[in-house]
Amino acid sequence: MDLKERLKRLNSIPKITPTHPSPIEASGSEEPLARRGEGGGDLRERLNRILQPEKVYRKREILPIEKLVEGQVISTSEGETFRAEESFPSHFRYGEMTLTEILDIPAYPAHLLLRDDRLRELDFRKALFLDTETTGLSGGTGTFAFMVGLGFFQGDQFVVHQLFMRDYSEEKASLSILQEILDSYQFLVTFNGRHYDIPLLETRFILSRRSSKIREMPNFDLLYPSRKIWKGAFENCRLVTLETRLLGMEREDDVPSEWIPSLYFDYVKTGDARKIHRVFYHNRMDILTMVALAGRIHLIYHDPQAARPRKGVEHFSLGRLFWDHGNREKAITCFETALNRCDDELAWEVMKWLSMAFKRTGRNEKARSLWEEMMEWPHKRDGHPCIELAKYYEHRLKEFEKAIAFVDQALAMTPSHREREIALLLERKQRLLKKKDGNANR
DNA sequence: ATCTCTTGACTCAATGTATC
DNA sequence: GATACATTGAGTCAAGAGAT
Repeated sequence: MDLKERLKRLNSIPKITPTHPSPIEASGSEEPLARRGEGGGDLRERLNRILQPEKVYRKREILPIEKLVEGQVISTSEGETFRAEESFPSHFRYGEMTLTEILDIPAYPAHLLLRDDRLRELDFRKALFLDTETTGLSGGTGTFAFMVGLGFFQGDQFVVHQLFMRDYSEEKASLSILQEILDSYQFLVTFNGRHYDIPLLETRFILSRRSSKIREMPNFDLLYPSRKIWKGAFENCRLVTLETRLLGMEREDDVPSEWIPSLYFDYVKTGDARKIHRVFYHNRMDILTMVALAGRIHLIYHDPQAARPRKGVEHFSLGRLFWDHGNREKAITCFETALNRCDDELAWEVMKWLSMAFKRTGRNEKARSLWEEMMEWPHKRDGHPCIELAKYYEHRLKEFEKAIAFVDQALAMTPSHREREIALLLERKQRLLKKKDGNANR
């Protein structure tokens, strides 16, 4: 029997309107399979079930993205893509500051925080806040950025555009729009974008044979300054942690980021946007948090008192940052505040930094009194104050015997495995003994 | 899970500073 | 000016941390 003949015979079987539920309905059915005709042998019904694509059954239940998310389908020479749009007025408050307040904070040396001189002129009005949602973390050529969230100040509003690929085929159109937007901004603001979003997008641009300036743009990546300031203040420095613990914000209907790839795969398969629309919310929140965080970093660096850091560790980190940037007086103020607000564990480190800051700014008596205070601690952590006092007595007061006593104390508290430290202490002691003898012989 | 840079600890060399 | 010591910077390595 040839194929034509077989088709003819199949078509001659009278058509029966399917009485069984759709695959979706069936999945929730309590009815045993056998009674639903699974083993019944009705060929037409079985063929219907096999041949009809799932989407035909589901069609009436599909809610496209255009119906769930405010935005529009954009036509480009590369095809269509979807763009969600939302605007926030200047008085919109996110965290402690309004958007206008964030814009009004005087410029601070972002180039020092990121070690990129091009950020000297950073201006949030010329910056594009960028965050992508992707089909995975691996970042290889198989990973798509199916959503690119872009935030920018426009007039007295903050606008968020989200380029969304309704299908993989819409990537070219999305990238062409992205390329245009990138061309009209001078700076990029991201969170870990330097090692994630930017390389990923660059790969996508290359694969679609497009040139892009994304890699060359000065990037104010908030992760690094955040770590510098808040490392140790919270359990980690993830964006969501900073959002909750630092900015005091709570998300209402968020999706965990690890769900995002599978939500997108489901969306592409079914075309139903009911679950994926929460990813728009997730991405929008990430962008707004970046703005608030950028403002916070801006403020805390420009005016620590106004930013009111709550924890000692924040003041301590800030102090080290100021010290590194050569702002010694601000650093000392931060260390002093940190000392009043931290536990014993941190206080030891703060006292080390503060005493050294006193020493290097010529406030030797203040330094000495701190080292002496450290010597009174019941659980000394290291020989730092002993060694510093030994130097002080040797070079400032020329009291070699006292200096030797401090070296001995340092030796007593240095664990035996720290051989180099011990060797240095012994060398110091030898030198002091010589000096002492020289003095005695004079 | 994957990737890759930053950070901190450590060492060594160069430079700066104080003292005789 | 010579010397000794302190400080700073550069280089190396391993571990940690963030993105979906």
